Parts: sequence; C-alpha cells; structure tokens
Amino acid sequence: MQNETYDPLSIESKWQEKWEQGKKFQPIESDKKFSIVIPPPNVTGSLHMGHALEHSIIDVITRVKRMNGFQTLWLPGTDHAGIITQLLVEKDLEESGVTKHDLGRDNFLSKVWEWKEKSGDNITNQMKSLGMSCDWSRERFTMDEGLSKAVLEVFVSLYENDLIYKGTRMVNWDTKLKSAVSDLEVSSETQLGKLWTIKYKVGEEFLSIATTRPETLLGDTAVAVNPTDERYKHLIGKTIQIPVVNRDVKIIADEYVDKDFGSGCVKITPAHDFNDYEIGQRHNLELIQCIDFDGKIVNDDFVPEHLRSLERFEAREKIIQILEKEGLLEKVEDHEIQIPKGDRSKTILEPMISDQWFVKTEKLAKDAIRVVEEDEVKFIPKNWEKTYFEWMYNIQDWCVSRQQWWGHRIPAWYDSEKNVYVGLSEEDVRNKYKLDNNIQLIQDEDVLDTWFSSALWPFSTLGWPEETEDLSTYYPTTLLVTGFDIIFFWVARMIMMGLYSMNAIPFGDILIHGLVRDSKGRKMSKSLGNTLDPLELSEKHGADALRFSLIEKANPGQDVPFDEEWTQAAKKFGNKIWNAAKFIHIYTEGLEDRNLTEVELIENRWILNEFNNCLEEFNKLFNEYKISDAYKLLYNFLWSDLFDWYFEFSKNLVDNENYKDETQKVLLNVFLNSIKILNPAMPHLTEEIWSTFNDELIIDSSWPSNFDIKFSDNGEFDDLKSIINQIRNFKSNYNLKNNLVLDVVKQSNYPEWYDNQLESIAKINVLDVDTERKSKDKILTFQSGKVVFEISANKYIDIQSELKRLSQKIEKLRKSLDVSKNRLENDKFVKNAKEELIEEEKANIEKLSSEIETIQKTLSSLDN
RNA sequence: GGGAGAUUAGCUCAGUCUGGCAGAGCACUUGCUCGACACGCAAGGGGUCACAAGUUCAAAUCUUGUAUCUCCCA
Repeated sequence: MQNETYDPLSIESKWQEKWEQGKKFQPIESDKKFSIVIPPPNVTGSLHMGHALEHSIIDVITRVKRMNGFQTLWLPGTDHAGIITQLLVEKDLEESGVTKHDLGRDNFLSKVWEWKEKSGDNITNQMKSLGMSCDWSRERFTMDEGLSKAVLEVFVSLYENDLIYKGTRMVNWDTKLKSAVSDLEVSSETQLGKLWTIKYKVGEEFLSIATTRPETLLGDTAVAVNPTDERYKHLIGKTIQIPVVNRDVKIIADEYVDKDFGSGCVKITPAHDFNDYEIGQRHNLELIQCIDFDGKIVNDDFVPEHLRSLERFEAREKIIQILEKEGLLEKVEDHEIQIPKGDRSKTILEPMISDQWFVKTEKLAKDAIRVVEEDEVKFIPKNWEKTYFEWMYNIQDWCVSRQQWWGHRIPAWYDSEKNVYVGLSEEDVRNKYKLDNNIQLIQDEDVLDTWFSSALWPFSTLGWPEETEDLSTYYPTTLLVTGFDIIFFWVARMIMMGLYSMNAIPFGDILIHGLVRDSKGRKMSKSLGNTLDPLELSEKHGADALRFSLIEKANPGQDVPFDEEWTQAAKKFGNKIWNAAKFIHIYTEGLEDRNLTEVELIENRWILNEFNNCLEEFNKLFNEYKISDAYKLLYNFLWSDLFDWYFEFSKNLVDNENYKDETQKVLLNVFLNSIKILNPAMPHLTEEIWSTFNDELIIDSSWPSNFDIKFSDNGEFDDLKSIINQIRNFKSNYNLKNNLVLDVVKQSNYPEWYDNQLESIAKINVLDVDTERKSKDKILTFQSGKVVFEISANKYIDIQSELKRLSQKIEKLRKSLDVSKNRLENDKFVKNAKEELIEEEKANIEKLSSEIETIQKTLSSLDN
C-alpha cells in the first residue's frame, strides 16, 4: 500500500539499507561490461555540491547501464590527501601541546591512522545517504596495502627505466608546509605591489635596477642586460657592486632581459627565482641561498649578521631602510605583481633549490597525447582535448617528493656515502645491489605526492600489480566523470600511468562536467558565504530531489548555476509522480492480467506511441551523455503527455466496460515503464512506488523497450487537442466556470471517438443542430484543420455588459499608459529619475499597450 | 600576451554541426477545493536570438568583423 503523501525522508534510508543488504550494487555477470572508478575524494573531506553533482551523474549512468544488462561496477574510495590530513592531525595534536616531532615518525603515523579509522568514512557515509550505487565491498583507499604496493612497483619500475630521477632543482617551496609542491599546486594571484629602483655602483657611476623583491639582492650573483641594448653595451663584462652586502658581481648579457622593463637592467638571483635560475645555468653563475626553508634570511658567508634569521618580508623592510639611508633607493612605484601562492597553505611560495624526485614526463606524455589524438580516449565535450593537448605539449617534469610523513615513503635507500638504491624494500635493495648486511642503509625521509598514487587509481584499485580477475574484467574502465579543473591533476596523469603500467588506456570516455555555482553564477566559496550543503538540501527536500535537480541542469562541460528553487521544483515533480502512482492504483483496481496484447483504441495507441518516441529519444540523448536533456524530455513526457492528457482521456475509457481492460493495461504498462526510466535519477521514490505494484525490486528490473505498435492518425489527435484548447480558452477568457457545460454545434465531420473525450474533457454538449439558434446570435468558431464547431456566444456571456466591462477596463489601462508616457516624455524626469524607475516605466508602457491591443481585438469581434 | 567558451523570454538553458513559422522548465498574470495531486488543474502574457556587414528565395543557425562577459595558461 502506498502512503497518502510523498515524504522522501521516510522512504529513502529504508531503500538504501535494502539495496546494500541485497548486494544490489555488486556486478552481475554479463557479456557487456561497464566499469567506472570514482575520482577519489579526499579522505578528510565532506561532501560539497561539486561532489553531489559528479556523483549524481556517475550514479545515473551506472544505474542505467545496470538496468541495460551490463556487468556494472562503480568502484568507490578516497585518497589519503597527504598534506591536508597531516595538517589536520598536527593541529589536533597541537591542541594537546604535542608536536609531531615529539611523537616521532612512527607514532605520528599511527595517530593519523587512528584519525582515519575514526573519521575517514565521513564522505562515504554521505554518499550512501544520497543513494549512490557504489560497490562498497570494493571500496579502496590510496594508503591501503595493495595500493601502496602498486605505488612501490611503479616507482621502482619508472626508476629502472630511467623515468624517475633525483635531482637538485629549483622547486616551488611552501614555507608553511615545509615541503616542495608541484607546479599545478601553485596559483598565481595578481596583487598591487611595489617596484623599487635601486642604485648599483659600477666604478664611479650608478646603474638603476628595478626589482619587486629587494630582499633577494642578498643572493644576487650577477646583473644582466640585453645584449642589443646600446645603453649598456659598454658595461658588459664589467664588475658591479651589490649594495647592502657590498659584493662585486659581473654584468652579463642575456636575451631574456626586457629592454623596456624598468631601466633595462636586471639583478640576477639564481637561487631564488625561476628565470634567474635559468640565466644562472646559462652563464654558470654561483648559487647563493639567502632564504632558508622556513622563509628566513640565512647565510653566514654572504649576509650581514644583523639581517640573519629575519623573516623574508621583515628583511625586505630593513633592506629598504638601509638603501634609503645610503641614498641608493632611486624610486618606489606601485606595480602589479604576480604572487605565487600554495593551493593548500595559501602562503606565498618561495622558489628554492633543493633535492627532489622528479618523474620525466616527456616520453610518458607522448603516448598520452597519441591516444587522445587517435580518439582511443575521448573527451566529452570534445573541445576539452585542446586544453589537455596544450598542457601536455608543454609538460614539465613532475616533482613527486614531498617533505611530509603521511604518504607513501619513497622507496630509496642511502648508504653512508649517499649512494642511492631504489627497490621495493630494504631487503629487496640489499639483494638487488648485493649489499652486505653490515652496510648501514637509511631510507629516504620523503613521501610521494598524493597525486602519484591517484594516477594509478584506475588499475591499483582493481588489484594491480596482482593479476586479479577484477583487473582483467574491468580494466580499461569505460568512463571517467570529472571536472575540467582536474584534467591535469587526474586525467592526464592517469592516462600516462595507465599506458605505462598497463599498456592500455585507463578509460575510454572522459565526461567533463562544469562547476556548481550559486544562482548568480558566482563560484561557491566560504568567504562569499554562498555555499550550499548538499546534505542539508537532501534532508529538506529529499535525496531524489537533490539528485534530479542536479541531473536536470548538468549538460556536458556546462557550469551549473544552482538555486535551491531547482531542488524544490524537483521535489514537486516527485510529489506529482507519487500522486500519479496513486491514480494508477485507483484506476487499475481489479486488473488481473497485466499483459498488453492487441490495442485498439486510438487514445491508447497514441500514448503508447508517445512513450516509444520518448524512450527512443531518451536513449539517443543519453548515449551522447546529454543526460540533462534526456531527463527534461522524460519530465515533459510524464507531466504533459501522460498525466495531463492521457490520464484525462483514460478516465472515461475506464468507465466504459468495453474499453476498461485494455485501458487499464495501457495505463499500468506505460506508467511502470516510465518510472523505470526515471529510476536512475530518483531511485528511492521509484523503488518505493514500484514496490506497491511488484514483488521484485526495480533495481533488478531491466530497461524498457518499445511497445509493439505502429501509429499514424492524420493529425486527428492534434485537432482534438486544439479544439479542447480553444474551448478552454473561451471559458477562461470570458470568466466562465470550468465545469459549465457549453452547447457546441458540430459544423463538420470528425472522428467518432471525439465525442466521448470532448464532452468529458472540454465539458461541452455537442449538438448536431442548434434548434434554438436565433439570427442575431453572436457566433464564435472553434476550428482546427477541417474540424469546425460553433457556439452562440451570447448564450453564455452578456455581450453588452461584456462590452461595457471591457470598455471600462481599456479606459483604465489607457489612463495608466498616459501617466507612463507623460513621464518619459518629460525631459526633467528622464534626467533625474533613477535608472530603475525609467526602466519600470518603459516596461509598463509595453505591458499596457499589449493588454489594450488584446482587448481591442475582442471588442471588435463582439461589436458587429 | 596566448588559448578556450559564452551572449536566445524576468531566470536557467535547449535549438546552431545539417539554414525552413523562436522552444522548455522555473518565475509571472488570471480563473479554479472538476473524486491522483493546491508540492495541484486550466488559461494567458512575455523574445530586435549581443551588434554590424555579407552569402541565400529564406539566417538564431553559414562567412567576416565588432562589443561585452567567463575560464585556462604565461
């Protein structure tokens, strides 16, 4: 039995439990395979609207595939989010006055694992509460034993193939995290800063040099000019003195220098600037590190004592003061500068030279480009491949080491002479390199970038490096669904690593979705306070409503400007479905045999045909990943064709004993097949309704196919609908009660079956001849194609009083129109009034004019 | 500076590839407790398809240019 009212909360958790207990999300053997891995959310996270969108899309596709008989796997899990997780646990410890160094590496890591055991399933629980049909028995975590083994294997293999190396390089250094970060984790912000012009002494002259970072002069090892710059040609090769530290360096010539920027002379700090580093390499310049890994000034050899151990921005102030005092500061200007900030820490990053591990990307990228060029891997929409290509063609080596504790520790060991040995374990290393047991080995202190393990996700989660059945069954996966902002982080790296390790692409299709924005199109952010919590929405309107409202808006690649209104509307749709189900129960009562055989009645044939059209179009759109369009189509079919039109037709068919059986069967079959299509988007509601008609579950049912019917009606149906519309329109315009039965006179032939429907739906009485008609009657005509009806309008409306009423109304509107017009014709008003008011008046004129016109037409039709 | 995308009803978007009467949902207005549903029913209003030029019998759609906005990279 179905409850009276639709209350999502009372049904949703019930079905979630039943599905999970019944293992409904586990794949069922089939020749057709569909597999998808979740882009792993981070384990510390909680579900935001972006997840809700992404997961809703994945779940709808997964459920449709499942019903279509695919062996369907959606594999869930999370990544270990090295930096964030470590920060989080460190902060917890801090509150009890303990640092991670107090604990030591092993103890600290067990604290992190404790945290993971306690709070690490937050996001997966949230996913469950939205009804995501992941196979939870296969859930993975990037720090799992198996996945960690995969990381080791890949690292060692890359090393052996000379695709991973350790090198002293300039990297983006995060002084707060005290770790290197990759290029991708840097976001550059434009800020208003200053440009200081400083005088450097050459012989008895001074050379002006502009810089945005005066504190780096401590580490200057050259001054550069453009070789073609006539102003400075004579100085190339001369010695110049750096102020404050009074160190002599050479003036060099390099193409990199922009003659038009500042004075055309640039100070070169190879140890603290990416461009200067390059120049330093070219000219073999000395590297002088003057900022340490904490962001403090250091260097006993080159930095004056009073500046040492100052924080880098404090030092800047001090140095400016010194320059000013010595008269070496020529000028200070406002200047827009690009500040590199860490994505995670939000601190200003410092370019630093340090020992790091890098993945050589050139070769890996080549294959990854090829598979996309050859359409083996397809972006949807296709234009995103341009973004992918552009990045891939300009790819840099990937810095994968992080100076952290939480993560996959780099499998490299060093002996006392700093020789490096890479292997799966210390034991493996000793065997491989034939190292005696009395040789002391120390493992590298650093861990790998979290994204390194994420890159292996499509196969490591399926059991690689073991040759598991899952791996052979589900790899390559069918599809990846993700946001465009993650193309570099995941997509590119997963393709590179998939090709490298598996010698096969990780997924065939990449469906790119947009960003969930607020209703004004702004990014959702905590600082703007415009975020929405998907779980709150789900508790308010139901998980199904949330899912549907996201699905309905999510076209490939398009941003989703979201408003709670959408979810409310989706809930109303759910309520409509609920009540439609009640209708079906009432009108199909007593139906024993549901099987649809011969269908005779045109109304029934019509709705079956409409369903077929809807299903075909839905399948077509869905296969093109136009999921939003597909569900909008279903929405309109259900609400308009099925509920508004066919339900009304069916009412009086069921009343007729001759038509009852057939119509009941059509009602039931069309409705149940329709909610099958709806099920992937609104799984709980449809499962609940289904259960009131069936013993088995809808999740176990199969996707509908077309009804076996051919339909062509020469426009009969549209004519009938048009006549009904015109009659309704007449009643509405003349303020007649909807259920007032009008006498309408037949003026043409029409299909017999019209009578029944016209009389009950349009509430009219069809007469062959109107014996009461008088010659002075005002006649109105309802016509569609060859079908014509007439009505004596004066029988229902008092023409004179209607004329009078309309005349009065038009008079009133004209007065109001004049007011607006006069205002706008008044120059003073236009000059002084607010923009909004003027717009309002303009809009008012438009509105009134059209209303007047409509009434005018009616008047002339009645007044002749 | 380089690249990508967008501009259609008050709002969110289809329609553009393949030219053929401008669409949907929401919002709005009016009427309605008609036995599924007021989370509803019925009716209605609302668009210079950013602008300009061109091709064509015909342009939201094709071509060229312009403007504005968004994003990515440097």
